[in-house]
Amino acid sequence: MQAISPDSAGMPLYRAVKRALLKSIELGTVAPGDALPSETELAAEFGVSVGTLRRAVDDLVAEHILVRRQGLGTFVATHTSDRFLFQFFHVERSDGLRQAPEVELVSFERTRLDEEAAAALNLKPGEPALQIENRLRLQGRPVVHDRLVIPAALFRGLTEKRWRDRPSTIYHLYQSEFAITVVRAFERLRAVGADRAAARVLGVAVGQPVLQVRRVALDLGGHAVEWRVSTVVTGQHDYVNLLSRPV
Amino acid sequence: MQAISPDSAGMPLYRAVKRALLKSIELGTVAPGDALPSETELAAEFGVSVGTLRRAVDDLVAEHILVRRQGLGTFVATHTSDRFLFQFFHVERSDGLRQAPEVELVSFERTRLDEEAAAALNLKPGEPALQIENRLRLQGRPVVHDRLVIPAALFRGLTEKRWRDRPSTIYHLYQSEFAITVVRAFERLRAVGADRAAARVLGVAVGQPVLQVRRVALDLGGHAVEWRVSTVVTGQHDYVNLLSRPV
DNA sequence: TCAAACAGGTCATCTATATGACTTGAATGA
DNA sequence: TCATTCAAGTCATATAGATGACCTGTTTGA
Repeated sequence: MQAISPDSAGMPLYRAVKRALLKSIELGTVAPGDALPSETELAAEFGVSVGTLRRAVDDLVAEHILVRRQGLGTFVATHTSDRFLFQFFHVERSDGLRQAPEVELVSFERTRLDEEAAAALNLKPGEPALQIENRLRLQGRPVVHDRLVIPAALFRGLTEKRWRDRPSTIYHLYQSEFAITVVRAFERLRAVGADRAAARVLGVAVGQPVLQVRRVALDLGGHAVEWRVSTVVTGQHDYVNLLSRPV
Repeated sequence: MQAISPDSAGMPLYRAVKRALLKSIELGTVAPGDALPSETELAAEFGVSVGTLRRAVDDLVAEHILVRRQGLGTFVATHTSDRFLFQFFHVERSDGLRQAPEVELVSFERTRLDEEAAAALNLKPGEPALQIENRLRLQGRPVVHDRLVIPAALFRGLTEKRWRDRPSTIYHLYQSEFAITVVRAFERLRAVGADRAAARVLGVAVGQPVLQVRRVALDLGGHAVEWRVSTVVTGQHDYVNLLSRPV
């Protein structure tokens, strides 16, 4: 476990502990799925009281980075559960039916970052990247077209086969195979007319109003690791959003 | 202050305390802007320790229902600050510039609930309601058209003049004049072609892709108090959304 | 063999207390 | 008069410890 960093002067102790925990997860000292040492042990390790440790852990649990299981322990969260899926997937049928999408790979190719993707990822245009297109079906109907751009440097050894053969979600693949845990994302939504590519993949007319979602996904350290442009057909489906803090 | 309700068996103490606090706010025992009694006093009043009281208050602060000011006290939140505005207003310029909109009233009329609004508000179609249309400008440019529907029963005595003369935001008016505090909202977004009304108000062509946001706003008790359909021109602006728990 | 009881470890909640930081308003002194 | 100091009240953070709920693996006993 990472020791409390010395440059935490003036910072509340629990924040320093939180940062140390985060660092340990980032560095892989504790891997996703692993249990942390017990609260008592951890508190002793950091030299703080259990209450202070809990305060730090509480924060990380609220951020979905740790998961508590009473009687069992505290674990580093994995991107397997539905809970995580729906943290990053906001499309559901207009009547409120929420289901996991069926994902089909449309294309997988090595490319270089264009201006837009580079800006989003804080990299230089022209850097090697992977561009992946997916079609997502809901209730059998094609609803979403995703175009993902990820820097090749972060995903060394990723092949189309490994991509196809992932057992779970995309973000779970990032996490389990490349030690990249997506914990946050920033989205900008706009209505546009369907372009030719999206229209073809989604089976709608060119120019038909569709929802365009541009997302930057961030890892534990706050680094941008994925740029994604989603096109959503909102005839029978909506993008849903809850405005509030969780209760 | 509301006493802890007796039907809180099995519930953690801090949740019961939280409910009691919420009830007090709902009933107006403490009004928005008011300071709560000090933590020590409150704890004594509820017969719990300060730690437990703090746990309850922490939750309500996270939900933006209470606001702490160190050295001053804990206050019932009001809908005045920018913080609240941007909890419920997600449109900003594409380059990231975030500003408060200038609001112009387009129409204010008494009407009756149609099917859709009635369903959203959990009321019967035909109930008396107010329908209000606003145009919102950002950087001088008309960007959003809002159509609000609110049940007349909840807003007795609301006139066009009182509406126009509000000093602050709409939700602040609800709160200060009608004791209705909006704390949550649920939105469904889709891309549509601009209809005639929106096109006229926003100065775009009929059929141009625009973002439609349908919102149900909920008060402290979780009752739907407003139905709103917003039309957003996303040429130079985006609807922004952060996917994560707060840090 | 197998189900039930048990023990030990974990998190969940709660209490009690202490110290520090921040804000306000009153007292002080030039 | 006016700026400064100071004290009191508030939340913010931290500690130490207690009890209960929950999960798991082991032991027990029929």
